[in-house]
Amino acid sequence: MIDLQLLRENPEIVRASQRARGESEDLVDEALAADKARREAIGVFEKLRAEQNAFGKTVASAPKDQKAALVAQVQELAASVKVADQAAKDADAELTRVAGSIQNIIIDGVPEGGEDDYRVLREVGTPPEFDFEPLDHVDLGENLKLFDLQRGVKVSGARFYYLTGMGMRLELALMNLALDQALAEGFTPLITPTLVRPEIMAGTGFLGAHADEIYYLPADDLYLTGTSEVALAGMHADEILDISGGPLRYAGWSTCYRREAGSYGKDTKGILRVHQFNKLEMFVYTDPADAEAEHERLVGWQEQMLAKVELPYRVIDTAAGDLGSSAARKFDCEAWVPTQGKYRELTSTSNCTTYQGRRLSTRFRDADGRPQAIATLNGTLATTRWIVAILENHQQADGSVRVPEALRPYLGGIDVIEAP
RNA sequence: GGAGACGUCGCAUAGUCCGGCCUAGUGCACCACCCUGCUAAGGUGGAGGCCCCUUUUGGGGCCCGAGAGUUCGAAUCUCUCCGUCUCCGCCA
Repeated sequence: MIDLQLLRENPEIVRASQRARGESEDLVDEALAADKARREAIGVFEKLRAEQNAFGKTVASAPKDQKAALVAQVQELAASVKVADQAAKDADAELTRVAGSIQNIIIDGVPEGGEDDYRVLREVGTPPEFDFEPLDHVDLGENLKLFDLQRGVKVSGARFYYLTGMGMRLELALMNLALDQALAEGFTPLITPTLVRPEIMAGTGFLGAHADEIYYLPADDLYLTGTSEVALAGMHADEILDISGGPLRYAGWSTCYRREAGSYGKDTKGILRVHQFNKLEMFVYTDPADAEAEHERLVGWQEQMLAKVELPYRVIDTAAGDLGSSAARKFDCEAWVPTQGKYRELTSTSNCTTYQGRRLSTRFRDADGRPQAIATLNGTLATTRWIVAILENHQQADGSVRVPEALRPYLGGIDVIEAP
């Protein structure tokens, strides 16, 4: 939910944001009208209610024999209160619907446009040059018995897989490397629920345009989360947090489930795009004034991880049209994938400013002690997908894969992955 | 899965049977001030959240788990949902 005060006072800022995203500007005028209508409806209701309350006291203190007459007199008032109450509720629901469909206000400097209009902030490292024909991650993984794709399909269908042997250990090693880094930075580690209630899923902004991306269990009215961000954001719903001692930083580990609807034919091979994977996610609650600085810190931690696994990558500032509805700005770190000859997303970090805080009613007390919507940010620290880039970039002529030094302690000191 | 109990202003509780002096009382904790020669006791006052009107001051509405209903009027009665607890059963 955007800030309604901003909408009233500076609607042109909201319009500009919608325009940059390629979203409807008319929504802004609809929201303004709905806001006005709501306030008028509330005024009418409250005036009537005040009358009724006053009358109620008269009835209560009146002599018994006069009560019947008084009651008869106020019937009509009671009826109009009821009507006004309903009108106010309807107007409020309409405002929530319209204003709720306006996406977060983008931050100045975010490139306008769609998926291909990102800005490259920096490229780090050099793509490897091979004096042999490099294999793709599917061949490498199957040769080295790191995953079993056929049986994944047999048991669960397309885009499912077994991680086997060193593949399974590589994933745990990545997660633990990431976790140890997060712990060193003071994050609180968490394992989060992966099934959540509808209001939590809606509060995080995932039930909008991309609702068909989400697994839903009708028998229990629960959603399977595509990222621990959902449970981490919902964790403090309806709370006023004490961040006087600094931001609350969580590192949440969970399995993630995504339907990948509409991606038929895209990345069908291997484990690049799958229905189920693991992820260690950073999630921060902070003062909105500190959100942009925190966002830079999150990218910094992601880049540290990429450096530890020795991958060449670039950082992009995602264009407005490619942002989720909650994000005001998003940086992606994309690692080089040799056999594709391009960079592919390994991490993503979003600054959601106060958008989720307002939707989920998560607040903090400002310097004056008044509750204000808190800012939230999230960012990937490690996922299953990293295995793809690690295998391809560190493969050797004999078909083995060199293990980056930082990962070796998590793999019992092994420095090369070879066929078992 | 079966049976039952419960959900009140930070915490703990009263109020719910018999709807209206409940604009929810009390204790503890909290804040300010007073008194007090002192990490104590006592006194006075204050204090939450959401929203509407208002330049300030201030005025008003809503919040007793959530929602709906009955009623002139609901913390109190009815229904649905959510949650917690106890006992029984079943199960890794």
